[in-house]
Amino acid sequence: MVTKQYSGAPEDADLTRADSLAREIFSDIANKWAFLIIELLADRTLRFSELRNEIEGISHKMLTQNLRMLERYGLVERTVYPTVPPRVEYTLTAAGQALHEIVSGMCDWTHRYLAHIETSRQAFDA
Amino acid sequence: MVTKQYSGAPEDADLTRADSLAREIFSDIANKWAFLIIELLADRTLRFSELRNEIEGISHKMLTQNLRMLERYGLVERTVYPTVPPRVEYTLTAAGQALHEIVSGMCDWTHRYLAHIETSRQAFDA
DNA sequence: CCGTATCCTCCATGATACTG
DNA sequence: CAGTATCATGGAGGATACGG
Repeated sequence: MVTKQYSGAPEDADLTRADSLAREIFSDIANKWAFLIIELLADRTLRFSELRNEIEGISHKMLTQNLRMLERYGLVERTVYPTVPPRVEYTLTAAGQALHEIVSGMCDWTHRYLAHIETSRQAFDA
Repeated sequence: MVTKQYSGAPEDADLTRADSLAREIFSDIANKWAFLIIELLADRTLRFSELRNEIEGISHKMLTQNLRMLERYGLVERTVYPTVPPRVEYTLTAAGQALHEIVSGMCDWTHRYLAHIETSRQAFDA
């Protein structure tokens, strides 16, 4: 799917655009921070600072950047409460929840194959 | 799962290590090239140069690097045929095939929400 | 054909500071 | 508290060359 190359045939225009878009989406979302954010927001709505605290090792900048990207793609909804200090909450949209099914599957996969992977790595490194 | 922080309690040792490992695996594999490679190898065994040709935009170096990583994790099996010139084939292991189920689900997701995403992006950019 | 090593570039990312 | 902008840099990744 995502690897289709441009053929030049006019009737391919839509398919090619769709594939190019799919590839772009794929490239943006198949990223650890995005996955971690989605995994956390699946449980409950979280504030910016809560996300920041829960995701070990993420910088302010990366969190903002990924949240914007997810919001732009319509996977996350951002709500600003005009209080002082401001309160900003992030929650998953329906599309985001659907993606969470995938992410969740990947978490399961990771745990299921943890032992296999560890064994394999030790063998490889030897 | 992958976001658990170290609590310091001794009885958490294994869980903490498992989570740290899970997080590491997650970070390595949630990467566009790895996903694309797995998607392609799901169909059939491929040679290095075939992968190189099928994955638009990947460099020799990135392909090698990702194949090594996947091999190290036991997701891909590498077979060298000692001919001249050498022939090297890559195929998915059982663990790799299991992961492909996830990747495949993500491809489906992408196509299902393509329109939603495009609409959302246009709205956001305006 | 495939793999590794080297060099070099540049961009992603972190750190910092300022605003509302 | 949350967002944006700026600056500096390390390291990811590309290009290239050589070896098996």
